[in-house]
Amino acid sequence: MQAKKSISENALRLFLTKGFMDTTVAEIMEEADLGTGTFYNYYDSKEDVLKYCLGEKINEVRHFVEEIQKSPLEPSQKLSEILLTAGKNFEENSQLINLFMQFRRQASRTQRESPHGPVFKEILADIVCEGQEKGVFRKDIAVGIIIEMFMGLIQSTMNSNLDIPFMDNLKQKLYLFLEGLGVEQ
Amino acid sequence: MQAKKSISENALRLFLTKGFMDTTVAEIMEEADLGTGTFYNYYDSKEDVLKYCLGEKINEVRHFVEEIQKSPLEPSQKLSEILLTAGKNFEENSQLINLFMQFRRQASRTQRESPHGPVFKEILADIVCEGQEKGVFRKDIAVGIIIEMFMGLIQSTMNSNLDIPFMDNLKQKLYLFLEGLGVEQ
Amino acid sequence: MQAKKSISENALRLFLTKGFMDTTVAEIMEEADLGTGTFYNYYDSKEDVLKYCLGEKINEVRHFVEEIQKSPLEPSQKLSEILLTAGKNFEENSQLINLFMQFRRQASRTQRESPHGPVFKEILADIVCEGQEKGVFRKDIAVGIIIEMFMGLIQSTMNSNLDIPFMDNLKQKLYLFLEGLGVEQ
Amino acid sequence: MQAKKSISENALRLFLTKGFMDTTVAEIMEEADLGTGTFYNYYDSKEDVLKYCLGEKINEVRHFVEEIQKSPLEPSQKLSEILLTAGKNFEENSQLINLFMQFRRQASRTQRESPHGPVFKEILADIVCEGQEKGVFRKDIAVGIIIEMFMGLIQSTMNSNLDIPFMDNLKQKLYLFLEGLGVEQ
DNA sequence: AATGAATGAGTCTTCATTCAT
DNA sequence: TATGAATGAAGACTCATTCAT
Repeated sequence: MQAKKSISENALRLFLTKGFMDTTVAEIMEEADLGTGTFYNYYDSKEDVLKYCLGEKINEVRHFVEEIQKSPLEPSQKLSEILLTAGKNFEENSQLINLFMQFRRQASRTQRESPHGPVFKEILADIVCEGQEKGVFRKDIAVGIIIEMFMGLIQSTMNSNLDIPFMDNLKQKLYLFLEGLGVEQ
Repeated sequence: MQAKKSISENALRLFLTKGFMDTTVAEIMEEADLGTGTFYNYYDSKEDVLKYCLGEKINEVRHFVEEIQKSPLEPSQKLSEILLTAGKNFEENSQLINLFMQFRRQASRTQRESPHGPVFKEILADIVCEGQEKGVFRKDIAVGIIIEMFMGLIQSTMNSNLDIPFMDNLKQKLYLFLEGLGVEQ
Repeated sequence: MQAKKSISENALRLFLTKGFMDTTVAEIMEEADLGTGTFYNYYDSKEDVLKYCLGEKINEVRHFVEEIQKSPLEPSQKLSEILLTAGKNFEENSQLINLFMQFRRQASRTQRESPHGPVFKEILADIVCEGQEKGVFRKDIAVGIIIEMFMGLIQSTMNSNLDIPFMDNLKQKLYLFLEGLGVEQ
Repeated sequence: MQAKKSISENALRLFLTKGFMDTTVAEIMEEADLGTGTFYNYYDSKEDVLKYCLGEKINEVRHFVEEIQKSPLEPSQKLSEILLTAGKNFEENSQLINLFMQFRRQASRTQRESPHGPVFKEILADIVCEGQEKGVFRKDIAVGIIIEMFMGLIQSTMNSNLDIPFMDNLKQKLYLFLEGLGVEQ
């Protein structure tokens, strides 16, 4: 449906710009050029549309990551590719992860399941395992740890105050990370 | 003043437990065993007390980091010491950084100064520079990048879903980080 | 029309179950397996369908009462028959009178005519008059009073909290009522 | 508190005039010459104030009934006194019982306790039992039934459409009722 | 005739902040 | 200085009703 899409897009844009709490349903619908009540024909609540938006974004990313995983690249190249592409996307809407974390924290007080996280991490785990089996990644660090650190790279870059361009910043961190991850020759 | 302290402490505790938006001034003063109106004798607004709390915490940490810096430890040992001690503190109130990030995002839309960050980072920068000058840290990565990555370690550990104990998780990441940071022999 | 009937039936059922205010037009049409908008092809408003439903029910009852009136029973037997049969019906959908009263109160603020009441009461009045003329009912009580009291029997039984079965409860009240109504020998 | 009283009084008046659902909190506070938000300093919700009002009224009535019970009157005189006095009060705010019934019905869908009813009925039960023991009331009808019928008298009178004055109406019903209730000599 | 998406007025409720005492 | 009652602006959500298809 056209309306549902328009609502979620405008909602996400406002959430990223002004934060979830500071965005009102009326505002979203104003932007979407629709009556306020129409919102509730498509979503159950303000939180519902947030969940939906994040789910959509997650799916996009997951799809991309799955493509990379299937490719014949080396594990470290896969990680680079994922990080840098993810970075390129996140540069565009760099508040997305913040929004996501904010939501996760919120949700963690009520529900006990983060609906998308696991699947996404499993793919990364595959890549890391592959690297360890091939003997190019060190085996003395738990896979989960490596993935968390990997994902932390984007986040810390997003929150950066430095004057270094986003992608340069990210590349340097990736380099440092892969250096540490690599098996000593 | 005794009251001011009690207010900020109770406020911080509630902010960490329930989030900033979900904590009401009345609730804070209830916990502090004071009348609601008394709040405004000590702070200008709800946001004001948040700023104050975070400033206090930052000062604690900064003081500790300065002590480390003055010590005769090796740079990498200094970083380890800082990270693990910081980690120990953050383990206790692990939402603090989240709260801080949340505030920074909020603030970044209104004010353009992050009042405490720089000072803290300068000390870390000193340590990293010291390491680079002594030839134990690699010089091909910008100091700012290294610091950001370093600080990202705590954050990613805080958000961890793994069953690994917090401090073990943090130690492994630190190890990986220092491996990458170290100069190849 | 099939649709009109289905709408009114489902509406009445929901009104009785959930109350008038707590039943939505959408809900009614959902139950009737019809589109929401279709409602307004058959009724002018939510209140309109209520008026219609109650009218239908009243007609059913009136028809039955007229049959009784024509029968060769004694006046007190007629009243018994009416009350117990009405009771049997009302046991099935015991909220109907409540709904009716609710509506009457509502309506009494806007319109000044209660469309069905009079006709129904006239028949009862005939029966009571017949009894008075035959010398079996006391004449020192106004006919209207007797009828109101008679009709109150069902209502008080409907709202009963006692563990006595509905029909037993009703019979005892009827007995007491007829005792009082009867002429002393 | 002056404010709490004023709110409940204005609320009750509006509930009786316009019905519970059709009265808004803003309207109540408008009448009470207070800010809308002030309502929630004294009551938890709109339903809360209704419950409170009804409780107050019930207490008034109960107190009066207890006084009658302690008096040296004959049982049938007690019943007369109660009914006629109650009637006089109810004539003033004759929608009160309707409001009460409405509330009871609403409540009965959520909670299973009617907080005031039982106590009130117990006193009536005492009077009826006293009458039965003294041999002036018939014993072949259950006490609960008698009470329900007794209480139905007011209700049916309240809903009366007749041109007979309220108190006259009530008196005649009471007379008829006591006739039926009396033991045949 | 049937539809169901769109609407927006209307409600309850929350809460930061003020101010008279 | 301490208080807490009063406030009113603001926001999420509901739903009877309309109307273009």
